[in-house]
Formats: sequence, C-alpha cells, structure tokens
Amino acid sequence: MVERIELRGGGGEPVDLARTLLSHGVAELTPNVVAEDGSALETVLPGSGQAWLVRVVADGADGARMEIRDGAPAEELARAIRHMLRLDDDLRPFYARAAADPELAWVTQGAGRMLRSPTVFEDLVKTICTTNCTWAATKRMVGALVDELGTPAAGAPGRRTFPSPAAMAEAGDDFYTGIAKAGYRGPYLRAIAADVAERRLDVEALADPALPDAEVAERLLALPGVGPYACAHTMMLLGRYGQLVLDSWTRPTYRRLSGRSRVTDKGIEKAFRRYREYAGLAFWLMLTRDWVREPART
DNA sequence: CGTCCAGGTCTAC
DNA sequence: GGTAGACCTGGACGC
Repeated sequence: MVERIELRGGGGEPVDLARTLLSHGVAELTPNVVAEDGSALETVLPGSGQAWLVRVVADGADGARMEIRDGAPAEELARAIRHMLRLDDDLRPFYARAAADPELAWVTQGAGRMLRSPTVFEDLVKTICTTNCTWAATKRMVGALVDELGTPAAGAPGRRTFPSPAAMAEAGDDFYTGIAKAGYRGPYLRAIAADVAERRLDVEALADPALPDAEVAERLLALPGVGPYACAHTMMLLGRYGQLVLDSWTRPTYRRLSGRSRVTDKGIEKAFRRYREYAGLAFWLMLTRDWVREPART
C-alpha cells in the first residue's frame, strides 16, 4: 500500500527530505534506518495496537511516498510520519533571518527540520544514550532497547518499535547491565521509564507550545541523567531552538569552521545571538552543512 | 599493562 | 555559583 506525502512546511515553505533524514545523529538510530544519501527512511511504528514497518522514499522534488503493508492503518501511520518530518512546523521566520546571512542562506531551500521521534520519550532516552560515550556505545544501547524490548512489526521479522516506557520499566538489571551495557545510565533510564509508565511524569507535555522554553528546560534538567548538553539537544528535537548544543563535537567543529583558534562557549553564543529563538538551529546547520551533498548549482 | 576520553552528569564541597 | 572527582563502558593510545 502506498500513500503520497506532500513535502511542504507549515507555511508552505520547501522541505528537503535528505536534509531532514540526515539532520542529526539520533535520527539514524534504530528503529530508524536512513539511506546513506538521505533518499529513504525505514522505521517501525505502532498503529491500531500493532507494529508496522514503514518505508518513506523520495518521490519528486516536493513529495515522498509512504510504503506500508496491506492492512496497516495508513492514515495513522502517515500522521506519525508527518510528525516525524515536522511538516507542521513553519520555518518561514527562521528562513527570513537566514536569507540575510551569506553563511546560512542555503538553508532556505528546505533545511532545518530536525527529524523527531514519534514520542518525546524516545528522543529523550536516545539523547541520554549519547552522553559521555562513543557513538558505537550509543548504537549498542539503543539497539538493545529496540531488539530486546520493542514490539515486533507485523510481517517484518527482526524489526521492532522503540520500546514503550512500560517495557523499559519492567526490564531488569540483567538487561541494562548485561545486554545494553548502559553502565551508570541504566538506573536513570529505568527511573524515567517507570515514572512515565506510572504517569508520575509526562514528558510528552514538553511538546506543548504553550509552555515557555525556560519551563521546559527546568523540567528536563530535573530528570536524572539530563544535564546542559542533553537538555539543549532534547530541546532542539522539541523544536525549541534558543539554546546551542555545546559538546565535544560541536565545539571543535565550530572552531575549525570559524577559523578562530580560541573560542569560548559565550563567544559562540554571541555569534548566533542575532538568530534569537533560532540560534541553536542556525548553529547546528552551520556545523552540519556538509552532511548532505549540495545539488549542483546552475 | 595503565591512562585517557568519547556528542556529560551527579554529588560534595 | 563554580569546580573537582567519580562514574559504566570500550576503544585508542603510550609505555
């Protein structure tokens, strides 16, 4: 079964599928599988009480087609894919500012949509799994969460969803220590999962646009395992771009690109202050411009 | 072998 | 409020 997805932003602005699928590292963690050139995404999503393998493939300049198994809840899955691609966001205010910046004018062709997970919970857990470890360790931890605790997709052996909070809450030390090898993060992850499963904690509420950024940041920082880096990263995936993600990759990468030998965090923040609520997005895009090959200019 | 550190965070000063 | 030291893990290094 095939469903067409119109690639237009909330304000009718263009959407670059490859730039979206390759927008950040967490986007390519399981259950997502992203084609190397960003032309396709495969993932496993819950729908009507089951799990489904979903494939999204570029189809023309401003569209994509969603391929799903016959009998799958097409409307529900398409809604989830649009949410992941952040098609409801209106990036025109950001593009208006970027257009005036020679360094960033290129983004107005459809960059700037950070692929998000179906749930805030998933983005939060994945972000915690990126802290203080190598990328190989992040992939191992998230891979174990999906392979061991996710819901199997109908008719797609070996493919599973990202686990529910309840499934993560019920997993024992043997899983977190022995299989995921999450180390000291294990108790953090299980505590957050248990609080969400028991409804003591509502992380999905952080997506509510009515909440001020400061309030969201405060709630995130209160979670175990979430410090300044994880907070800024999660907020970027929440579409709150005011903070810069400053870590051991972004700092040296910015230093290299800017050509300045010594740059402080405050200095970087100052350089992007004119982007105000989009400062973090502008910073991230500048650092990741070469993640996608640019189309030949005519 | 030990030491360092990777897209940090927590606790205790 | 700012800073040191510990922390799971595993791969890259130096000795």
